[in-house]
Amino acid sequence: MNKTIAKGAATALPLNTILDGDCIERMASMPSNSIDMIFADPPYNLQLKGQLHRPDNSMVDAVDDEWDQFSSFGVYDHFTRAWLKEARRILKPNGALWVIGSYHNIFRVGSALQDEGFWILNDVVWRKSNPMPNFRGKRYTNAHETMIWASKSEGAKYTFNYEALKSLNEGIQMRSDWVMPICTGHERLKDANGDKAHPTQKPEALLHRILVGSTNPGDVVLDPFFGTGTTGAVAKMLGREYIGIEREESYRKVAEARIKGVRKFDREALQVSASKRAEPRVPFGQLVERGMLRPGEELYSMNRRHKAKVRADGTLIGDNIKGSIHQVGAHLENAPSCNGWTYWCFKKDGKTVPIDVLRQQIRAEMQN
Amino acid sequence: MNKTIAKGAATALPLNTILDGDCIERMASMPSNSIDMIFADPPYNLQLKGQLHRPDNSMVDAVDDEWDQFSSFGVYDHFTRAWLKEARRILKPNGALWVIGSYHNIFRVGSALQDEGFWILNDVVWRKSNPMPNFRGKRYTNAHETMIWASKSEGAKYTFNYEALKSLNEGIQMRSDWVMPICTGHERLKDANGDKAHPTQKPEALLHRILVGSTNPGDVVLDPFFGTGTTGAVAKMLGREYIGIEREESYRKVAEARIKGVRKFDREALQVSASKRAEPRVPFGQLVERGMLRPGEELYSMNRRHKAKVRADGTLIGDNIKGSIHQVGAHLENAPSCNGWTYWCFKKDGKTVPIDVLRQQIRAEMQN
DNA sequence: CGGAAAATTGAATCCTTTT
DNA sequence: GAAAAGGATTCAATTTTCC
Repeated sequence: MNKTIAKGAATALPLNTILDGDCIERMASMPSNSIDMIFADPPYNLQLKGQLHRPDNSMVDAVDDEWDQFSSFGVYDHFTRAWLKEARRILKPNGALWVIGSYHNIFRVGSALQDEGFWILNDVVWRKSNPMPNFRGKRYTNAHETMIWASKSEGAKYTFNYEALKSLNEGIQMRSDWVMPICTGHERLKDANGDKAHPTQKPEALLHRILVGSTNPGDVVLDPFFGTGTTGAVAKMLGREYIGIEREESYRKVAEARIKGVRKFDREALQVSASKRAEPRVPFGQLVERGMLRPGEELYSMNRRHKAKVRADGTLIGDNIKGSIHQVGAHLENAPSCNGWTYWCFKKDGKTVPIDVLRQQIRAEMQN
Repeated sequence: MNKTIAKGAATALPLNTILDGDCIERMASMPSNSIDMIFADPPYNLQLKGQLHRPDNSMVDAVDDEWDQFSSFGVYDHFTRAWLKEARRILKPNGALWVIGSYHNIFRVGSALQDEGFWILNDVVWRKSNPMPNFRGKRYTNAHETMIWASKSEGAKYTFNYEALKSLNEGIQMRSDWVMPICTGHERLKDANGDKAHPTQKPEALLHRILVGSTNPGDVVLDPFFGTGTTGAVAKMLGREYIGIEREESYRKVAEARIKGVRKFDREALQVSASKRAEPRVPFGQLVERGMLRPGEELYSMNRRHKAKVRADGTLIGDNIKGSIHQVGAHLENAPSCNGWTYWCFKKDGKTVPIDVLRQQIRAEMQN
């Protein structure tokens, strides 16, 4: 019954559309536990005083739009808590939130989301390879922005495509600092006058990494501060469903046209390196049942220091110890745990071969 | 009159000593408006639960000290506001605060200091060149910590040695992200048993840059969480006065001995030799994230005999083979290894161009 | 003694399924 | 829901051991 309701609610979501209006109100009308991931790029509360000039006296086109003005931290905090509360409600239990901000607002946002019950998984730094210099030489070049990645609550599961991210980084575990250029050139959207269509357009590369790492194809991604639709554009490319909320009509129009021109990558390209954890479980006993290993046959530890005999029920027996391949390995190594599949080897034609090779054989057969 | 009082108060400060006890109480007994700079490395409130083992089954020596235990965010916030309030009071009107933290606590600290009236000047990211990996592959490598630099109030003056920092950075304006290794080797202080004397000793290079940038010789630097005295040691080298507060006797003793052995640099020694940086490694995945190559796009081998398709995670898929650009190249050529960068080409305007051209483009951007 | 290989270690909110 | 069992997982740098 629950399932039916949830499903009905989920199919009622306005997938792949850009909603008009205030994001708090719009989210309030969405069903609970229905969104896989939320990417939010809220107003930064920049509080820029006066105008900023470059050394050559040209003027810097700063973010001074009406939507970025908050009269005090209190007002900003109130707004922040309100949208975070709705965001958390509509997120699936195993969903996740990404927020981006600068030092002007990120500490408010981070505190607020912790207070609302989100559980921070990482903070990630976007290190800009081409930031705007500090023209007056009064501070450090503001060369980064901060993102927070959080699950709905402590202990919740979350999507993390570890292997895919590792592949993106040439085989090395992805770190919490990402080097990427700011959005310029052809990617930067212009309005009819040739001015930039949005003051803080985010690079698609940033969203690419976030979506590949934290969602799967078919997942629903919501962006409550849609702007000119970078989230939607990248979601479409990557075969994810998007929902945008944006109150400025001009931004919505630009986003609409932009996403229309985006093509989804073909299915094969969307396949991503899978984790071993996703592979089907093979009981060691199957190797014995199939005759790949025979009862009484001896296995040798990787380090050649120990051996044990295979028994008909798929357990091992060694010196003073009986049990699974993992238990016996852990006991012999005096370790808290042991992966028996990679620990034990058998002899074949005089060579020593890890038993994991046999597991892979079985898995390959299962594919067919 | 004011000036005389302030001066009198300043000379009464316990310069170049390490004070015993709780930092809030100790600061409470110091005169207002008397300190030039405060560097604070407060407890991070890590909230670690169980134990963590490396893949080789060795155990990670966690920070589980009593001083890092707080029963809730509320308790931590209360503590944070209390020390920040005293810190701000004793700071000179043109003084500044530096705080370091991780995602566990930095958002609490940042919000609190804004609420207390501090004015954030920058957040600065310490990017660790050799962080501890994420052993279970469940999150991003925690490869950075965050520092906040703040003046006593909005509009206050503050010390910023722009040119000195620019020199430290090979003539380029210093950015808000600093790459430095963690504190290991000879610099890492050991106790009588040969174990680390403090679980979270900070590298001297970090304090060096902070003190060169934010203080002048003769300035008074206070560290309310002194630990084993990195702040004091570097302050002494650089000809600044320090005051440390530390409640653990064992840390105080180590710090005392350490600082005793430090010699003040003579002027020439303060010149820092610049090191040339190696060519940065560019993961192939970045070309995909940045849209320079699109998932599904075909690459062609130099010899035109093979082709393969790009996937969204930066791997290639060819006939019966998936993997990195190097792995697929090596497999197709039946070679032990292959430099994918020079092996693969893509089509542009009908011409075949090596993908290495794209890598060079990225490197050029990074130089800026 | 020199060089190579092995061991050690770092502010970490670090698992999932079956019984 | 608790307890037991299966089994997946690491990068850079320094220090120690081995040959």
